Amino acid sequence: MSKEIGITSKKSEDFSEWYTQVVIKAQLADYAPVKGLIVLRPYGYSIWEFLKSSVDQKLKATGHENAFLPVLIPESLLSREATHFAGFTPEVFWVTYSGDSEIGDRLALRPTSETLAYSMYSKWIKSWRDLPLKINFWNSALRAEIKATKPFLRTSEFLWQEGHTVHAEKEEAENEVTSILEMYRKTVEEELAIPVILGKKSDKEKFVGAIYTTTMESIMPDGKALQMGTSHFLGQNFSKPFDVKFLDRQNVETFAWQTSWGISWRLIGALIMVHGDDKGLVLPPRVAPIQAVIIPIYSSQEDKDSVLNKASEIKENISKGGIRVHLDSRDEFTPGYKFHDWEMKGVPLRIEIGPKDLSKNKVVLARRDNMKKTDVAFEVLVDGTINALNDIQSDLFARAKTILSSKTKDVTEFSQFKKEIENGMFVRSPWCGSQKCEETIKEDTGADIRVIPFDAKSSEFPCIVCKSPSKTTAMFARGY
RNA sequence: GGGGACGUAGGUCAGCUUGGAUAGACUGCCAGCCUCGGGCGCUGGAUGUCGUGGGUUCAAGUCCCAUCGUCCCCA
Repeated sequence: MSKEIGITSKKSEDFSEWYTQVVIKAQLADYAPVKGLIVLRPYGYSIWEFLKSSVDQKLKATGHENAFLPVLIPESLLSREATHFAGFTPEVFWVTYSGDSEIGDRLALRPTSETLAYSMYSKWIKSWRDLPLKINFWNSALRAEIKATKPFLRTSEFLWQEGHTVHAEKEEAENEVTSILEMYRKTVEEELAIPVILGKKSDKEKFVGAIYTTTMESIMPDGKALQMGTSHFLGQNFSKPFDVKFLDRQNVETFAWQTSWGISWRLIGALIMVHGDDKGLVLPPRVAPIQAVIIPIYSSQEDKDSVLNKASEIKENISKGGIRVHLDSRDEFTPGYKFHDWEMKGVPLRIEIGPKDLSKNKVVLARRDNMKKTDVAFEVLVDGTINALNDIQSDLFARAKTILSSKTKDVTEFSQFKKEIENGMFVRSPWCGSQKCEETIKEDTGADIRVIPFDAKSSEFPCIVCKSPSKTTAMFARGY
């Protein structure tokens, strides 16, 4: 028995080490030769593709188009909006040479594309008839992470989509911000089975250059909050410096209203953390590259022939039922080895078929999430598989929801607040709205405001820090 | 921002304290067997710029200096 090839750390004991092992050993990604960069392997990329296609379909259905922007942005352009530039400059990679000659206006490897996109938009938009303009970019962004890198969660380059829209009316732009966030929520909850909390960021935490930022947040099992996607209302903060303006119906030159929004492969990190266990990855069926794996069991040559025959037949049937199924016919591994292997990779369903099953016209169906095994007759196998996958998807979501609510605490006393943050809780507390109190909390506890939920009500209790009347309730946690 | 650890086979690491001849283990990999229902067993095989550069020494994986890189923890 060789444990080395499996996950050797426990999720509950050494979370960080456990996480890294799952990423590497389930073959989602590998470390690149440059610090802070990872290589996405086919299995990991495949998960990204499911996520991508789900978002992509929804974007296209709502009138968004895809396009592509170059990776290099001249400094003169990046610095045009001062707040934005100041916020990003510490983590920008600069290209300063082309060949042997130094570049005068040095080039940034895009940390985000607002500036580049809007300099183009200003050329493309002339009339109210050109609006709304709704373009999405699937690309990568680069932000230098010097310390504390972690696959998918903190890397110096990451895959994402960034949407940039332009509207004639303020209200229309704000509706866009909201409906994109709602689309994100739907995707994350329905596909990844991760429950999220929607709301606004505080002014301190909002996107640099935005009027406000809406966000979806969740808390991870190690007690750190993860920002899972953001949708920003930019107002006219960018349209003015970038000259994104149009002639309206009254022939008046008007600055446009803008939004930008994005999700990244961070969501894969969340997926691993939320659903994974000591055996490795646990994938929700909707994003699992392989939804069911068939493991044939045999010893003698006759058994092998008959089992593999039936297994192929089953594979075909299930596949026709719209399920992504794989038959593991590798001869060099024992069934036990394969069980562990596919469990580590998080395949939601395993179908075992051996001589004993053949004689009874059934298979053994084993669920990855709860390890339960059931016998299923050949005739009902397709439906049985589909039902099991649906059950797994909803059970995973239900369990994650329970965990989220058990990690959410309402607190009105600062001493209690500190304790709960220390325990890795998502703490909901009254807040006066001042940045000073926010900073005090950050200094004293390491926590910041993750989200001010949309449904937050002003509390009867005073601000958790300064004891002056509270304006709202906010959710605090230490973050990734 | 502060701290800690590490770099030796594809992977995980031992060897370094106290320098010594051909650098090891497990795992993985390759070939062949095996009645393969939870990492089964057996036989044989291939695999190393000991991170890099310099120094000390008769002799350096081991000691010294420099350098590059990686991982982890804490605010």
